[in-house]
Amino acid sequence: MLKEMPKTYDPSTAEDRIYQMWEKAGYFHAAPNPEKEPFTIVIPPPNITGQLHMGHALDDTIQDAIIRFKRMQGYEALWMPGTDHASIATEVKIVDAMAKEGLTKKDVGREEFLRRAWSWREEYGRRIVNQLKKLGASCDWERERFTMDEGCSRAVLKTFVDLYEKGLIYRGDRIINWCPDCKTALSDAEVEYEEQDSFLWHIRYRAEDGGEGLVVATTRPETMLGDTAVAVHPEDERYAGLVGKNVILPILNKPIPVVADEYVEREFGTGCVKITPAHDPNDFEVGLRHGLPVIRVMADDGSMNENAGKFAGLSAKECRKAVVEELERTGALVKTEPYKHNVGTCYRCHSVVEPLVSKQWFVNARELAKPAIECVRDGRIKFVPERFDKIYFNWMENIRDWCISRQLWWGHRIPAYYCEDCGEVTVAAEAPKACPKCGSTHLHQDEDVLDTWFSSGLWPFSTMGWPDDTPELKYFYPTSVLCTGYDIIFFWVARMIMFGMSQMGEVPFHTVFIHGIVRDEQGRKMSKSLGNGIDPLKVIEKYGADSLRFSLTMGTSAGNDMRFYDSKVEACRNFANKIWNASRFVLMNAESDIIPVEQAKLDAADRWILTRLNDAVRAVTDNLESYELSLASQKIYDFVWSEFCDWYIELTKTRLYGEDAEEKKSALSVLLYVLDATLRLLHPFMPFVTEEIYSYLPHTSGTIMRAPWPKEVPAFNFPEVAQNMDGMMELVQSIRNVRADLSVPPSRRTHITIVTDEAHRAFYTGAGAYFNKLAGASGVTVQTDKAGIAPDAVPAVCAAAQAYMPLAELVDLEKERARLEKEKAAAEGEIARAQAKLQNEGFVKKAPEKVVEDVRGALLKNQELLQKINERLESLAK
RNA sequence: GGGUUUAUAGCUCAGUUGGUUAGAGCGCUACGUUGACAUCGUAGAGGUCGAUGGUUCGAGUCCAUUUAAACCCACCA
Repeated sequence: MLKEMPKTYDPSTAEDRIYQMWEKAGYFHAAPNPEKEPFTIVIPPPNITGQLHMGHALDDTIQDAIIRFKRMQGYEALWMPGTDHASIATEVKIVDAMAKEGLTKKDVGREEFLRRAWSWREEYGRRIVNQLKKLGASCDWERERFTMDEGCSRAVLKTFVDLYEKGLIYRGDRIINWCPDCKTALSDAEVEYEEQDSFLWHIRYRAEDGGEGLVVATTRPETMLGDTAVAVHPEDERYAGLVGKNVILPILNKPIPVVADEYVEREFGTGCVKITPAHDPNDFEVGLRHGLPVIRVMADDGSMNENAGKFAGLSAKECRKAVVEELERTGALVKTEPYKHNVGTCYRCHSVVEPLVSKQWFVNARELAKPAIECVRDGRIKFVPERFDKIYFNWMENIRDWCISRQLWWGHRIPAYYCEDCGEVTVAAEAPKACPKCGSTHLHQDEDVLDTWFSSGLWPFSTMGWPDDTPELKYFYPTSVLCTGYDIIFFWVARMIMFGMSQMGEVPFHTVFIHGIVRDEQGRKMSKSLGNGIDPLKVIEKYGADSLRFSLTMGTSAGNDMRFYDSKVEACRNFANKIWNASRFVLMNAESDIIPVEQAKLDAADRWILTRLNDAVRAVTDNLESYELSLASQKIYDFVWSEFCDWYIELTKTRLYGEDAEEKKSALSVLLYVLDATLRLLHPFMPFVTEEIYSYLPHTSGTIMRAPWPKEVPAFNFPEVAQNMDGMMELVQSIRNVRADLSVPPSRRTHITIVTDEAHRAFYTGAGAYFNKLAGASGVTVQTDKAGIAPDAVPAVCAAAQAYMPLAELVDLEKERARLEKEKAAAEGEIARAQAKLQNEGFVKKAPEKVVEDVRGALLKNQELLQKINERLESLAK
């Protein structure tokens, strides 16, 4: 006697229990194994700043489905987990938390700050791991890593030193993006642009000789205090006379030169551009070309510095106001017009960033980009969907040097040491004891830390033990697929490829699977400020992790955004319930001893479902191999619901409830066989419920996680039987349709006479019981002519056969005629369509034979159907 | 300025290489407690696949133009 399954599946009690079982048994663990092919995924390490959100749920569901699939296929499948220290994001959080205690970074100092950061990491790092477990993520937790752990830190140091020694990392004064709020430099990728309403101020700069001079247009009048020139286009005749002369910078009353530079657009504004090399990237370039001085007028906190003269100490905003007022008073302000323009904002705190010149560390990205472009170009790395390679190329080919130093404390401290005596800079993995140049022992380390993406860029190999030469690195690297959202292609994917190529000389992964972002019901991005975020854990609590996972994979297309709907999760929950109950049905009947499917006496229905199962196995496998998770999940859903449950289970009932023990055993054996295979197909998507059901199956042992992936069985392909079954189902549906039209109550059963040709006679004779079960028949007679059928018997027609039922007294003549006319019109339409095609010479000549044959078949079928309908219409007319 | 995506049933979306009558979920209508499931079953209504033109024997699918929306990159001050 088997264990009895509860009537409904309760994910809330089962999931944690199952997950613990998996973890305890070590099923997630992977290790170098020469007997097997490796398959590797490294997780995009979640930030330790917060908690699991829908984006993670999607990302990690996809990865888990893939890794479970590959594991079952027999690969040594490693899903490498870990978390990201998220330098700036975490630091912002900790600073906020300290602010609530009334403390600042300065108050506590570096050491205490880092102590707090590490305890933050302990707490939130653990939290996010637990949340991943709730989702069912089959990560190899024994290998969990952290971007700031000892090994990853060594990888960072080595990479930094290597690149420095190759001249690919350098320190210099460059225009960078400065966040006055986070008080740190940012890379270009970390700046988000948003359109803002502002003004274009037109300001007159008089000529030094007292002439009219020229008028410049600017959106940032406060930066004029740092102007060191005005530029015009070299071929602009309007200002040709001024080039080489000086104009007077208002307010400061300082002469600055007019230079000619092609960067200026003659059509824009007045055709004159004020040049502020210290506070604008383009101006900086112009300044370099013309040897202009660089005057910074803004301090690191965004306030004006001593170079701003009387405006020193004001914030940029206050300064702007004051400058405009003064320009107005002195008559230098010519006009003010409303203007929309893009301003850069910090991707973490969304304050407006200030471009300014600062001494920072940079990576020569252009050089690193070359091999990184090449390996995508030649197909060593493939993007799925393919179109994302365009975005990648576009960015990589126009890449600018990457500012990697951050004026933060939480992160990898830059391994550069400065000699206080001779100024020598030493870059080394370990702090030098003395200056290699002058021997001084007065050295201090650079105060800054590295961009968080520097360490995550090393993730695919730092987690495998690099820079050590470990067995893991040899076996699992390059990894197989990297899965992430399109929003971090630049931040992360691009950097991993650059570092992989430069440090390993090898791609970090072969495939990049890109997905979209999860939006709310109205299609809005989920965000804290909108308060429209949906907590995956709440969804899991309500519907179970399987339902959430399935809802995130079904009905989506790779690379595109999706909306999150509660009702969709509910539908998936219903699906989990469906397969639960189907299993319950099978097991309720599994009392007798079970025979292997090879020994079963297969009837038509068995052969049909086995054929369909083969189709499903093939389709699902193909789809998963090519990362078409949506198609795979849809296929399983349809197979389970529409084929296995709606038809096959119903078809087995007559045998299960019948007297023939052999029939019963056979049906049960096929039921169990198909159920088992189906559960395995479903497992990557719904790991928990499949495991739970699997534990009830009589002929299985161990975990479904490690069960082999189903294979097609050639011996179970029965195409002719499947075709007959399809015809039978069509006829059953036609009968149900007629009965529904005539409002025949289900309790009213009728004798059905089936008329078919000689070829199908045996099949329908054998299928009689199906009509009793599925079509309200009380008995079935099969014949090849219409002998003995009452002239007013009601027919249900389909192409292969017709069924006649003595229900004449129920027929509403008008309704029946209308129904038949409609069917007639449909059949005629099909006939016309098919005939038109067959009369088209081009079609018959050029189309593949199979297509032409199919059309001929359809024509014949519809002609027969039409004939039957016409006969019936005629008999109605009498 | 450059690029990408989306437009298919009332709503949300699938539709892999062009090939019979374009699918699903939700919603809607009618019926139904048939010994797995009402988290269910049966039957049904509902679409000229954004528009125009083209390629082809054949186009939701390929090409061109176009309309609308979303996004990314660039940043002409």
